[in-house]
Amino acid sequence: MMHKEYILSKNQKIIFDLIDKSSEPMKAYSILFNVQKKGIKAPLQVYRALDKLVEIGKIHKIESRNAFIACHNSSCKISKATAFSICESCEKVSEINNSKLSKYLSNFEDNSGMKYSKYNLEFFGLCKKCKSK
Amino acid sequence: MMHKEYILSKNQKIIFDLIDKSSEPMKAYSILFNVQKKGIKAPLQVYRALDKLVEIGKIHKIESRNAFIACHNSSCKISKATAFSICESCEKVSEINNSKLSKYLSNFEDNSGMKYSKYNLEFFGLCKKCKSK
DNA sequence: AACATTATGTAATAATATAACATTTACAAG
DNA sequence: CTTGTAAATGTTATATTATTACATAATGTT
Repeated sequence: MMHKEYILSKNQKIIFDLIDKSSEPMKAYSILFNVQKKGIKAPLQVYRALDKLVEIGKIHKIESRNAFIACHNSSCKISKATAFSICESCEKVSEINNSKLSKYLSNFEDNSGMKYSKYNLEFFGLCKKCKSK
Repeated sequence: MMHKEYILSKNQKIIFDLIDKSSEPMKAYSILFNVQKKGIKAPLQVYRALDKLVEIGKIHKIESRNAFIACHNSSCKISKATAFSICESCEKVSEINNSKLSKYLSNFEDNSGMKYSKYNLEFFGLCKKCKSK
């Protein structure tokens, strides 16, 4: 095993568990509301935990939605290559786990002279359910 | 010519011109500050113009930065397929205009049953200048 | 002229995120 | 085991980003 399991602190664990159980992306202040009974009272406590969880790849931020989802992709311990599908009707978000895509993007080079170390891709459309309505 | 040129309204033009002249992505409140002498006094006036300009593809929003840049890609009259490179050191942002990449992503399909009509991709790394520092 | 659509003006407020500072906990090095 | 250091926490205040609600004006169409 290459990565030793990072041990979450108290707040990190509370917040990760909440996001992990959620069926949809969670927003920071909705998280805050949900963990107030557990003693997390201030936005900053939430944001600090979120920052750390993103950093270690346990969660991802959906940039276009300012929301967070748990990572269920065992191969992305570090979140340097992320891709998501987003339904513009029901707002369902899923992480895309496609090795061809991630290979293609991780190896992408253009003539700008930049070295890319990270990417984030968001696809938008209609999910199966919403399409058939 | 497929698209008739959309005629910008007064506020839209003021705000587009400002973004278009800027060498870096501009944030909404920085735009607001810069156009106050031209009579645009309220955030909402800025956001409305930004929304419209995004919708018609004259500008793009850099989601990870909450900032806006003018589109210099003649082939993306409508902003349904966008890709950017972002330097994490100097924050320089460029639109990537690579037909292979856009073809690859526009044709991307997975087994989720979703039909993707739009995507946004952000690459992160170090630009030429910052790399050599 | 009448109607619909788009754009504008203005005030208030909601939602998202960070700064600054004090304290506590975890844990490795001597 | 105690000293030093990094990471995490607690708390208050504030900064930044974005929208709601409502009134008016400009533009385009029939």
